[in-house]
Amino acid sequence: MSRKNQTNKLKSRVMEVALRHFSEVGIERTNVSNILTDAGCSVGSLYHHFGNKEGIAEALFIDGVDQFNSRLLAALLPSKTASKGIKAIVTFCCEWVTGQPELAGFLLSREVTLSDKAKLDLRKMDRAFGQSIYDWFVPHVKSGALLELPTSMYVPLICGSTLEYSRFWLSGRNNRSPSDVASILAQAAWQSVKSNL
Amino acid sequence: MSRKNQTNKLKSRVMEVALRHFSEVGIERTNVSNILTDAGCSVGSLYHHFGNKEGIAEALFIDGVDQFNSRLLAALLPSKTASKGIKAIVTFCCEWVTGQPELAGFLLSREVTLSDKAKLDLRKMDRAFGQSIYDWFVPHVKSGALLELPTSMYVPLICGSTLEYSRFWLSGRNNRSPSDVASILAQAAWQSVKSNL
DNA sequence: CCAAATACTAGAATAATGTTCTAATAAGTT
DNA sequence: AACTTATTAGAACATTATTCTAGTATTTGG
Repeated sequence: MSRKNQTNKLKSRVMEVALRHFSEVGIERTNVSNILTDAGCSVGSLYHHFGNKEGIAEALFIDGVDQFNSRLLAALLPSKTASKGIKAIVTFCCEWVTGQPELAGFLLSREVTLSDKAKLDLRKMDRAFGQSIYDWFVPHVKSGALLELPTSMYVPLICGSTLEYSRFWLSGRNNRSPSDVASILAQAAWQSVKSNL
Repeated sequence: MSRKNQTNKLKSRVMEVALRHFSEVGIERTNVSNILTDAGCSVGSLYHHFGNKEGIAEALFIDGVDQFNSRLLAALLPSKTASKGIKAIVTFCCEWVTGQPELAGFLLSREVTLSDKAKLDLRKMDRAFGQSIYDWFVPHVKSGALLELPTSMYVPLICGSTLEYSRFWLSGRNNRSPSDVASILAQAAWQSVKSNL
């Protein structure tokens, strides 16, 4: 096997193991040595590839956001009406959280403190993503189907309830998954941003 | 001054200093020694009073939740109509977050990992609080003014958008405070839980 | 194909820092 | 006043993330 493949396998093994630990006990309380033994990785390799413990979390975070963003777009963009689009967003979020609770919990926990470099990378990703989203929204706002609001409010209004419910479910205090209540959340989101003309 | 007063002053000085540090760099990255020097406290005293670093965070968290709960009730209970009540909740949240961003950010960050004892204390508080809230809601659901939903969904639907917007504002990526957009958030929350009969 | 540079692995040594421990002091109590 | 308890103090300790030095494999450029 080539060096590059070996390396990639090691890195993804480390990330996989780390995610499991992070989502169980949080970043602070997982020790590097456990990751090392579970992933069969040496101290030197880990610090060579990730810099430090936060570096692993950072990589996981960026990967997760990237995956989430692209899948969300795939769910949203085909929607032709405002109502269908909003509901597609909410439904997608519910299924994504329900389908990969570990990763979702990790992203929603906001435990990660990003380095400046990672912040830049993320900002770049977010800009591209935001632009695609924006392009989908504009016509529906112009047509009067959606309320005209400060740009920064669409995400909280559409996704806030779903994310809050997801956090609640992920914390284990409830056994009805986001998928189970997706239609309620989707309907509520739609009610809150649809125009009432 | 009495011993008891001295002690209370020390404890609240520690908590005040700790909150400042926690909200600046997070719990993990604030070192105990900084808290000690800034609060003028010895190692022994700190560990005597709080057990460990998480103990400080725990105390802050419980105090914060307690304060939030009681003030929210004071804002909600006088409201006579469903619409006014829902909007009172949202408006209160906005003002509370805007008025004490440090504490709000700390509570919303969910960084704190609670001990079993603290979990019990919180659960007890939450039950009493939840009961009061429940008593306010029931008549409005029965009268048909509010949607009938799974109990665990009211909080996410009513507060989710506001909390999500608050996190966004607290992260510094926006200068319009929750108070500034409270009326939009309140209206949206109302739309999402009002009955459409 | 050889040489030089680069990427990667390894684990012992180090440094940073949260926490424990023992002793001393002050306050409250009988 | 004697005794008990709560609190303070900071040196010693233990844990654990990270650095460092050295060695090995792979790629690249002449």
